[in-house]
Amino acid sequence: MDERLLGPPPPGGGRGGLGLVGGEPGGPGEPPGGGDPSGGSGGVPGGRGKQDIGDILQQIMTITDQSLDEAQAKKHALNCHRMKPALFSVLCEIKEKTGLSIRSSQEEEPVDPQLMRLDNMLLAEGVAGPEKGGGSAAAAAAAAASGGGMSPDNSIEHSDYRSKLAQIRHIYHSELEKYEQACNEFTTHVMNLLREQSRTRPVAPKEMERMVSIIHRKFSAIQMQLKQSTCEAVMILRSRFLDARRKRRNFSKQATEVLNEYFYSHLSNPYPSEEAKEELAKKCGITVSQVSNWFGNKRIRYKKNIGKFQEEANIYAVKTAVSVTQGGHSRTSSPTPPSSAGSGGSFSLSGSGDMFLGVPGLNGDSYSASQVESLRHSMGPGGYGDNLGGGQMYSPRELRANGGWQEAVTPSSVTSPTEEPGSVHSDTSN
DNA sequence: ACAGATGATTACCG
DNA sequence: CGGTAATCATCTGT
Repeated sequence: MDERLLGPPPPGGGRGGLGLVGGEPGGPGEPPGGGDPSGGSGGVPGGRGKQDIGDILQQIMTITDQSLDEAQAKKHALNCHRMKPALFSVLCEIKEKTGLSIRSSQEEEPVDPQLMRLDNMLLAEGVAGPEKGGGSAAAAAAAAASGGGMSPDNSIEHSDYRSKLAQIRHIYHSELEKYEQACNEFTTHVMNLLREQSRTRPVAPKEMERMVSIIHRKFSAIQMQLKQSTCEAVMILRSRFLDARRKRRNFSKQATEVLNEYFYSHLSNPYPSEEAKEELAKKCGITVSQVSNWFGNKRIRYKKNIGKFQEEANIYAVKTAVSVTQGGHSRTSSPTPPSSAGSGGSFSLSGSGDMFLGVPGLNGDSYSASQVESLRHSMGPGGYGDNLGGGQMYSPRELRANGGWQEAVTPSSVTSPTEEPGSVHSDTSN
């Protein structure tokens, strides 16, 4: 980067002077001219040639010093010449005229749209802009965007993200400052040179302006590169830290508890309404879409292997039962009882009719029948559960043999945990 | 290290 | 658009 920046100037300005002085000797690269008295038949110069070059160099050294002094003297003489002001003004006039065409051909920069994009993005990411405020605001926004979680895990993760972002910020700002400083230094250097030269040749103020703007444009091109790579770094950081899939965190125990409670207490229709989802999300400190994901996964996995979830089902059955009987109508687990649990559809499951037949002994569990009853959803006409014996604690009767939690059995009978235990309707009566 | 659990994503469907 | 099913990527317990 720096090389590109500093590349052009030296050849033009720095070396230019030397080039004029030492430039001629550059010719000697080709001795054939008149440089080599021994000339010879164009054979290899050999050792003697080298010596000549040494001599010439030595001469040049002395000549250089001399010519510099001479030039200085000549310059002084020129400046003091009585015709100088008049000639100078004429030159200035000519320059002014030719300068017009130069200026007119100079295009006006239209503010690069890409640069604007980069600037905006850096601002949005909190890399550019106000010192600390922007950074933390962006981090907070990122936190909110990535799930709105306020759990400690998230804050740890985001502090990590923030520190990395701050690192990028720091690098960006220090580089930017360096560039600005270099730009200023270079500009003043060039201005000084021009001012110096303006004593011997006409240098219009416009010309100087143009020079400055050229320099600034060169430097801003480099700044753009810096901005671009900073943007890239931020994007990489973001994708690494905020990509939920990469950095998946399990929900807190309490959160899964709440979700499971809802799921098993609405097993006949485990499709929480939008409001229910919102409430669950709030309770669990996760987003609504995370709640949706959870229920989607849960339904699928429950359906796939009911046996595996039997125990869990029983545990939550008891939990909700206890909360119902003890806490009365605390509504701990049913944010929106009527809409989701009360009516209609049942969770149906393909080929599940006999799945729970294989579920190993739940009979030994010490649940009270009444508790379970309060959680029990009404049985379909078939009444599998009864056939299996009273010991079956939490059989997935809601799931129909044909599959799916679908329209089933008894619309009105699906019990919500808030419902009174006794309120189970006798819908089993065909 | 490994297998299983789990949250997220994706394609597809009604 | 919300649901299902399959799959991915990571976490977690052993």
